[in-house]
Amino acid sequence: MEGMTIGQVSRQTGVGIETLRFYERESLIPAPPRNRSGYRMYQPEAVARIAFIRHAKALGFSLADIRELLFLRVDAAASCLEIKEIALARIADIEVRLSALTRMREALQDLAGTCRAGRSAGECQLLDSLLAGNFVDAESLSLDRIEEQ
Amino acid sequence: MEGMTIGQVSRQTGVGIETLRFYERESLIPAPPRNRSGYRMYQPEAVARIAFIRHAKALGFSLADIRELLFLRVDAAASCLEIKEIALARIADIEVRLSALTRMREALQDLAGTCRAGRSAGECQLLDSLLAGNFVDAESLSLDRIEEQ
DNA sequence: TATAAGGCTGTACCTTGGTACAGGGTCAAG
DNA sequence: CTTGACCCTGTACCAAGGTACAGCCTTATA
Repeated sequence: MEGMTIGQVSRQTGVGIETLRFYERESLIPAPPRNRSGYRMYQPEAVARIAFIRHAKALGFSLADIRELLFLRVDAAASCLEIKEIALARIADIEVRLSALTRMREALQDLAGTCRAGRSAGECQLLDSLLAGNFVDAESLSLDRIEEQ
Repeated sequence: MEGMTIGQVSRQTGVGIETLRFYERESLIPAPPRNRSGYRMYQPEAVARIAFIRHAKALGFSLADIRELLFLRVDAAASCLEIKEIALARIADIEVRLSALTRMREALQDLAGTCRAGRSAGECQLLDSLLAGNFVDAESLSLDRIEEQ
């Protein structure tokens, strides 16, 4: 039986051996055929599928999203539109995170500006602001709040 | 012995009871005195400290960062400058995340634009792009890459 | 033929920031 | 005196995405 061993696939794709077995357990890649010793023998399609996973991960898709995309691909009834919807949902998600991070950066920049050389930590305005919480707009947009929804 | 019970502190700060005990285990708040039944009796400083933690968390500080800030605050030798450095490191971190997310959004928007109504999932350009990985600039800036550094 | 490199399964462990009990003791009201 | 609301400790568990062994088998190379 021909094909690549798990080590060869790992080197070719840059995905660790343990991770490949993990993806198989998680149904992200189908169980490959085995040779007579029980070794996994991967076909070229498996390598393409692993590339797909790597690329989707790089775009911020979760493994659950990726599993969904892979099943849609095989499902002849699924349409391009359903896939676009998943992508648009991810874009919306990214935009929420972008605005939260932007607010956080602004609040932090303001606070960092209040630090004065020569002052002790006990006199630090930044720490005082954290106690007082006078940066409420940043807090109302924190990632935690968003993730709770 | 006077002070507030853990339930009163929880209601006043909006931080759950289990979370307060968790913060105590993690050395984010000092162990409060106990009454003769072993109940935690919190003093007003504890409430202020919990507010500090809540505000710092809202700005994206990890609990480890917060612990560091709290220790610096007590340490008379610590300077405002050291605190500013922690804040600047967090700002730099946020900026890296912002640019990675921006690239991801752009790559996803491009891909979503290739989806055409009426096509089946098998013909979807977005999925094909994920297989081919022809959006390399997004990948080279993925969050995973950054977190590995 | 010895030995290293690589493969197998199964299970446990890691991070972060909590959350959920179980099985008890305590306190205030009726 | 009982009931319900609190509080205590200790332990286990959750998501996500892996990582690390232990203990064993197979394959390639010198």
